Amino acid sequence: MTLLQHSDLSSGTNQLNEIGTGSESGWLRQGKLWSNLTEICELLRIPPVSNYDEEEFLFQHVQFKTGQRIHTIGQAFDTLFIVHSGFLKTVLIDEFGNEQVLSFPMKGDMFGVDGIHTKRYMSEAVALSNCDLILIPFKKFTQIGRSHIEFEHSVYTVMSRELVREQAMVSMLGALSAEARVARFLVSLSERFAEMGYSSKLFNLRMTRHEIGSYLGLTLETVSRTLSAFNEIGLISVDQRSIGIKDIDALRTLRRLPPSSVRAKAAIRRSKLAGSAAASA
Amino acid sequence: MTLLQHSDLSSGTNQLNEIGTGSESGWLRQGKLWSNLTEICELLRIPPVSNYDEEEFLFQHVQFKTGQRIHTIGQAFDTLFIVHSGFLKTVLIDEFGNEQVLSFPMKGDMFGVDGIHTKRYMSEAVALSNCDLILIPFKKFTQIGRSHIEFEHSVYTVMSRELVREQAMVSMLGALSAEARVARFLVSLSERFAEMGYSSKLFNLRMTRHEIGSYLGLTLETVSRTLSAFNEIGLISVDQRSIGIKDIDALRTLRRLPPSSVRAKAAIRRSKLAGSAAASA
DNA sequence: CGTCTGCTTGATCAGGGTCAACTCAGGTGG
DNA sequence: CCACCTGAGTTGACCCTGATCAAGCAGACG
Repeated sequence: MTLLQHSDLSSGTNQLNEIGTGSESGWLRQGKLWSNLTEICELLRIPPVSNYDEEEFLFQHVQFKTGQRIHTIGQAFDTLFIVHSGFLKTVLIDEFGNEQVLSFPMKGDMFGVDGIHTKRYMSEAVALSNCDLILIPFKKFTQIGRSHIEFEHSVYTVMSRELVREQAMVSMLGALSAEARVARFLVSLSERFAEMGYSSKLFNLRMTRHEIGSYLGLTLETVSRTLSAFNEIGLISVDQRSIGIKDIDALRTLRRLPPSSVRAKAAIRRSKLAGSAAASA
Repeated sequence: MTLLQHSDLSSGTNQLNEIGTGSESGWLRQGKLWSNLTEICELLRIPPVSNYDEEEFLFQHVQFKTGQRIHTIGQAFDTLFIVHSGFLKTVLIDEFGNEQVLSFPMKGDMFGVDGIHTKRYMSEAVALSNCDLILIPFKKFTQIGRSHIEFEHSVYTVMSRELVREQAMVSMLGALSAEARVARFLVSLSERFAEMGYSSKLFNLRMTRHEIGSYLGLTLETVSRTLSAFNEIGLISVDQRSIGIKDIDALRTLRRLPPSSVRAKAAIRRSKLAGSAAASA
């Protein structure tokens, strides 16, 4: 509760001291250092695993403070992470040291999955607030899947879910205007806060304009200007990191200003193709 | 070898007639209708599965002709697809009927993975040439993983690989200039052709400028102009769908025209962060 | 032979990037 | 307590990249 050093305690996260491992003393439960499989499933929003040994699968928690790195690019991969509380970002670093934000993991999100392929993390994860993370050794993860088929399926589901999210991201970056991107970003944040039990109408951004811009493929100035514009129109209220959602429906339906002709052509093309496909089938 | 009908036989695909299933007669091998697990692993570039029953895991091939849809958005999911030969595109359709190209699957690529999450395909796959696809019932896929641990790991690897690919895509769309995107697209095509045993120096595009543009978040005019520009500079030669790679290294290193200051600042910021992280660790 | 689709090229324009100045909040140190 | 510093955010002026609109061409096909 007391802020010890350089504090950036924006989140309501419990502030524990650092625990390298805690492994030297078996498994103790001071505070909340371990989670069982049921809690994991709940967090990940997947069906719970039935009849398993309570004590068999326990997963360690680790705390990170604002600004700390969870893993870096190239680091050997062996564990996945689930966010129990707090906010993070995952970033790619290009050859010039430029950051590209890929996601903003928060409660219930899993990250580190990109490490499976090459046995090395392909991205870097950084805490945007004090965080409580659950460590999932990848070996144990798959091992559970082997003995509990429902869980195995869930693992695939979680990975597929992540893939779909990225697809939506690509689609957004490829097709939407700056205003539409920012609008969608706010809507998705609002929805995620609602899922986590927070207010969907009033919340604090945990990331800078620069990070939002990087995530959305925009500059920080454009993000700032767009937020200001939304504010003036009355869609939201903005005061630094604090965002108030005034008209979520308007944000949700806000899109690129109609490039009319493209639509019509695409629609025609599609109906024709559908016809020919049906004919040849 | 003879061109029968409306030929778009740009690929070296064997031209078979349509087979609804062929299942009525057990498993026959006229031409090449079934693949065993070893062939699957080889295609997917994953380690082969040892000692399994040859006849136990056989996977059906299906042929599609240019323009045919393999699956559509919302269709019930139950099988994954592996490309044995031919070229395809996967697309998202927005609320106005606009297409957003997500990928161009070719030999050795798997698609349909986005269906796992919701039990419905989230994208649409269309054949850009005559194709020979291998059907992998998802149930059987996971079942193999259960009895052959190496294979299970490979499944995760393939999904993770796909995720990393999408991340790279997001990064590209978010940060690179039009020329850089087109250049990288050509490089990656060249490399994939090389992997498939074709020439990396001279190949035919299987997709339209419009599709390339959609994939790269550009208009077809910009794609066309950029290719012309590369042609004039002597990086490539272009004649409609035919592309000759002249200077792959130049294409590979081509990037956004230096926004100088950003780099420097980012570099400084990074080195500072690294320092403070080391101090607090 | 006419049509259609894909491709190229030109002219124009605007969305958003770039550069710059200024404000504000929080932390630091005298 | 105040001066100072730093990093985040806002806003304005300007300009460039790439989208839009338009015209023309070539190959495929009925």
